[in-house]
Amino acid sequence: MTVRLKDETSSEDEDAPLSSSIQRTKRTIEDCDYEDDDLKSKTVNTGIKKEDNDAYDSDEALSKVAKPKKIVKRAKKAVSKKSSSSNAKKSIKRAAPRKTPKVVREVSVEQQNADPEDDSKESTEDVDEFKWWEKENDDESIKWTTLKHNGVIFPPKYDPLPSHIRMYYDGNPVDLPPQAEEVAGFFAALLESDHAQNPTFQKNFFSDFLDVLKESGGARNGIKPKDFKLCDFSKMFDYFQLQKEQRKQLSPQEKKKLKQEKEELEEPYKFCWLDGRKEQVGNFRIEPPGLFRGRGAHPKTGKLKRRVYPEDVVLNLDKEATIPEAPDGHKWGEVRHDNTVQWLAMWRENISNSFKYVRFAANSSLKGMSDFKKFEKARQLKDYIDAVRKDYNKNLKSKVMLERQIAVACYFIDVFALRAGGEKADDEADTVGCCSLRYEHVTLKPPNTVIFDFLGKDSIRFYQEVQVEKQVFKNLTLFKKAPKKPGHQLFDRLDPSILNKHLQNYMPGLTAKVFRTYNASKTMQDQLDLIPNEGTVAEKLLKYNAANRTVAILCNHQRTVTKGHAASVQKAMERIEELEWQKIRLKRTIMQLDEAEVKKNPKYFAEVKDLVKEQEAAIHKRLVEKEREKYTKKFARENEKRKFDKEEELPESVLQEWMEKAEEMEKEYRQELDTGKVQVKTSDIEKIKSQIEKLDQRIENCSIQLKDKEDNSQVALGTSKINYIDPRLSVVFCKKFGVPLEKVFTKSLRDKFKWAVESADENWRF
DNA sequence: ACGCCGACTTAGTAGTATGGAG
DNA sequence: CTCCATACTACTAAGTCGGCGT
Repeated sequence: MTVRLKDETSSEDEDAPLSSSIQRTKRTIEDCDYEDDDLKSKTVNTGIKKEDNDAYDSDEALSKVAKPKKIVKRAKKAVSKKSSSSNAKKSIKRAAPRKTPKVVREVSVEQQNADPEDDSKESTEDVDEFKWWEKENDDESIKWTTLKHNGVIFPPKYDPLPSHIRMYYDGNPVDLPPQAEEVAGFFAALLESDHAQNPTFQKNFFSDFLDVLKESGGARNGIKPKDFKLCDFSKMFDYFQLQKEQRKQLSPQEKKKLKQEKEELEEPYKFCWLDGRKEQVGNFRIEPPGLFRGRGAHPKTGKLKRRVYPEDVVLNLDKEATIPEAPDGHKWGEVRHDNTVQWLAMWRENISNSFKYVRFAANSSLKGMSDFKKFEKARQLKDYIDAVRKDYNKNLKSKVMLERQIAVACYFIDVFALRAGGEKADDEADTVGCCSLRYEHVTLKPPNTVIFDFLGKDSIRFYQEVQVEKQVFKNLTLFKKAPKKPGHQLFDRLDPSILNKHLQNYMPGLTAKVFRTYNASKTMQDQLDLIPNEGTVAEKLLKYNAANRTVAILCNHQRTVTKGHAASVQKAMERIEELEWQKIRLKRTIMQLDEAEVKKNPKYFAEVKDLVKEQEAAIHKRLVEKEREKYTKKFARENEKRKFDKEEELPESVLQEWMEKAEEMEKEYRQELDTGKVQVKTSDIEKIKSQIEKLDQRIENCSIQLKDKEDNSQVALGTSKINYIDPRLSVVFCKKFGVPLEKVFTKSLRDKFKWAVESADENWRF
């Protein structure tokens, strides 16, 4: 279980009861308000056209000369490329019928399986590897001409528990039919996680569990669970733990064998053939059933995510491709031949009724191409960003409400890297982005401080206290003016589609999310430019990570603090303290050996006085304690081993003997503390001095590491590295600074970014 | 004109592999 | 060599955005 330091659920106690209740019941309140409030017609969705009779328009600043859609036109570079490709797309769609009723299954899957088996390991290498980034690509809508694959892997059937493992209801074992037992097991497995404590999760799980129980004929011993609180899943939980334990206990050979078997089973599904080239498939495993783990306060969290059968799955491949055989007696839901999409299979999921896709892996050419395009588009923004900024600064004073809102929204997105923020439904977690910000998410503190406090994507809290332009502050005051109150939209005229349409006027394809990519990569470039080309690889790496961290903070990429974090920081601090102590001890030794040294360089010895007796005593105690612990553990471990080997165990006296060593150490320290004199081990002062130097170095290293650890504890660097920072920046950095690329990119990232590794030269800039 | 939905990117976390300190 | 913490991968939820149908 983990603890998030920045409490994003923003505990009830610090919120006024009013605002928190509004937060939770947002929709209802909104709906009611608008019912009888004359705000309704104006603020809700229909925004744009209602402009002229809006209460806000009568505000001093805004005349009624509203010209809704007249958005500044600029950079009409909207080339015709788009239209040609969209035509192509249409014709293709027509050519490729959406519904291809259950095509007759042809045989020989082996035909396709044949070659991957032998050459899979090295096939990604040299010879005629496809370097798409060196080719011209004209049509964006057609993703492939041929596509062959072997389908997907389904999770194993449910294996019922041994009959003595049961869930208990009100103290009695319940004899569940397998279908219901499986669902109970899903919950039991999570018993020690946060989910199991979450009332929504409990409620949703229990209601779905009862449904399944009913469908499957009820408990076979007649017990009818009615109250969640009387259910006891602990026996099931214990059993799962035991199984885990047993799996861990397997011998290395057995583990290896199991792994190999799995590998062999999965091999055919790992690759597919796109235009004749072998490419990796990403998620070829169909998601197993389980309890939906929605994030934040998701109303549906805990609901049963049902099992997916071949009948639910739609395959996508070319017309000539052999259709993979569906598992034992099953049939595919549908086989499609749609080359305008890049998915291999899909199914509909039962929680929010949306699609899940089986797609190419991150290192595939298609993914690589769109990644490349994404970064090129962001780079293109360089040429337009001045115009965009100039414009939104100007429009902060526009006479048209919509334009002002657009201006402020653009400012937020550009400066604070907010997401677009689309509307969400009642049955999703209440999270917001720029356009969906509400009254209560923005607090204004004159003269120009703004406090953002809201839950963004994944219910990650966005909290920032910032200074904004005077005019932005003025506008926000206006946007929050009565009769607006908590629950109401801050930008009542705006939604992402309006905003994005506005942005496209500056640059084709420009949308809100491009700003995040642009600003992230731009920030990275700027930060990297500041790093001097000096020092060790480790030092440069540290600076690279610091730059990466700046970007992650900009994008508000957080992670939960790991459970051991506080302890590990504590440990690291103690370690440093001990090193300091050792150093001081050495300095004392010198002082004892030769008083003249002190006179020569009193500064060098000054720190000796910094160590107060209590502190020293504490360190001594810790060290002795550690020593004892070490021996106790060693003793226990040794005996464990001997027992296993059927050898004679060590007698208690051995432990006593060891303990005496610790005892001695303690005595020595005590004496040292009393007399202030150190037992001299060597009289070579030069040698001691070099030892001190080494200690200094270690202390320095440890301190840097500690700082890094603390700075990183709540920040996730990965997300920005994977999605926002143009990989060519990292490649160039490594080339220029002589840092091995694998220090910066893991194997999978090097694969994913192969296009960048091979195409960026030393002078490349974002 | 607009809301819905299909398809794609972006996101944090759980669980496993790995490698460095003791 | 073992153990523990960290690094990395796999997983899947949660966004964005364009296009389609009404």
